[in-house]
Amino acid sequence: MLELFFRKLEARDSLPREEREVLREIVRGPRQVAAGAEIVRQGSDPGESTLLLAGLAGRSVTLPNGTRQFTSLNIPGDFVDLHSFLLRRMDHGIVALGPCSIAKCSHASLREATSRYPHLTRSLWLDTLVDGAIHRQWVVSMGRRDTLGRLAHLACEHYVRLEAVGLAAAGRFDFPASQAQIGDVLGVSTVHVNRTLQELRASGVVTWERSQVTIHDWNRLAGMAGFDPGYLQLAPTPV
Amino acid sequence: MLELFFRKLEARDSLPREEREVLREIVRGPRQVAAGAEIVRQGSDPGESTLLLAGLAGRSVTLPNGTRQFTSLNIPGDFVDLHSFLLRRMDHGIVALGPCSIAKCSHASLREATSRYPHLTRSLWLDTLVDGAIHRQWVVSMGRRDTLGRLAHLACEHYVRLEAVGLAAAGRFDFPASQAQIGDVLGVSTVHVNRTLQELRASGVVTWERSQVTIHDWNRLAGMAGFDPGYLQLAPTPV
DNA sequence: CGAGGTCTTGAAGACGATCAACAAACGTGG
DNA sequence: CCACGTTTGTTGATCGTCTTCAAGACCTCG
Repeated sequence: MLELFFRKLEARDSLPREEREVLREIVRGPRQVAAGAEIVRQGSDPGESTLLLAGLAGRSVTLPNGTRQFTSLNIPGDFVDLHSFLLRRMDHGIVALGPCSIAKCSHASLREATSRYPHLTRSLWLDTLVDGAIHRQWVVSMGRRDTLGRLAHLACEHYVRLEAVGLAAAGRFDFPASQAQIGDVLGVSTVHVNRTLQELRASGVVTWERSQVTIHDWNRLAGMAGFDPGYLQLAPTPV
Repeated sequence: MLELFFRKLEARDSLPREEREVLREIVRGPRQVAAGAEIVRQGSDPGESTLLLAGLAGRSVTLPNGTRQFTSLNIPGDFVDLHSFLLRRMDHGIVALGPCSIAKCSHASLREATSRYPHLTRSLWLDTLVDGAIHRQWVVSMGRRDTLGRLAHLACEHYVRLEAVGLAAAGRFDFPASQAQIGDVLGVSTVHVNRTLQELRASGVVTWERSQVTIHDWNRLAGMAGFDPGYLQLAPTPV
């Protein structure tokens, strides 16, 4: 159940058998969640953290005026709200973009584990820091890239993350999000997503049909995006 | 030297004398930095983390095309690159917006401290999580608020953070950033910052002259921004 | 007193929003 | 398996926000 999560952590630093066992013991699941469901409610104080096992989810903020903005996407192997362990109140919701499979882990058990295993604590901390690095890249995208650049950057980031847990290869990956949802990711209207998607397809750099994305020319795509994968921290960085 | 940092942490959870002493022992400084200087270089692997004691600094990303985007601002009492302790390579630079005073703390000493003091570790972890929460709010701003809303949100956020460490009161605070720098914060051109600032002034909600900002009508400003301070986690949340 | 940065203003144009309508795909029940 | 309603994708036209370029005014500090 935790294989993808372990795989991601191990891309950065070895994960001793003992720490792995601790994690296995405190995680409960799996459980299925329907498409569109709110996995964790905005404003709640969940008392447990959720691990995404399968599917695509997003951190969603709904503004007073009704518009929505995703502040990041979660892929299988992500601890979607590990931060709620210390932050308590969710300043955003976690929404399942398609059908998802999840597992849970109580904050009490995390507290116990982090009190006894300093290295595990740092590994989990690092994982939340990478979330922060991803957020920073999104701020850069929203502030200084046009919609085509944002879309290209999103594709690059998503591909690299999926590949790291073995869910993408040969430039192909699944991206089960509607154009309306992509609009809430990029901070633009649905209509504009549609037009930008057409522009991206017309460039010949990618094929993007339904939820199937195929990258034909990685270098050009990364160039359009100004993408540099370093921030994803998928190379060894012992903590 | 660490008073402001302690004050911020204590707004969330008590900080035992022992943990406080540990921090005092491992922090070296202060040191002065000139306006405009890069406190931590983008792409570097610093080997130590920096605490901002006085002044205003920002996390800055420079894109291949030469444009710049700040992904957040740091105020006195902030550990500006605590994340570099685990992240190692800086995916962004830290730039002094005005003259600053800083102190440093080696990663080796942080590793030692986090191995021995689990509660301190969680306090530091929480502090980096709040950084993440701030980043999420910035993504929301960039994606779904117009420039006037972003500016209002920035003012609200900045005021609440400064007030928490005793550097702002009665709606007044110092914001020593040029309009060009504000543009790099909000992701808009300098010209547009100028016009939006005039619009904000004309609304009568704030006075904003040079670096002196005075908020006359908090409720209207917060309304324009859609500001909800919960994400700053300045209420007690024991870790 | 002069020089460089910062602020301000105007005009033209690009990018993206909004509104409206229709087409295509999907899921559900008959 | 088809009929139907719903969601998703596509297109056109118009409008508003923000960018860019250019120039002039204002500071501030040597």
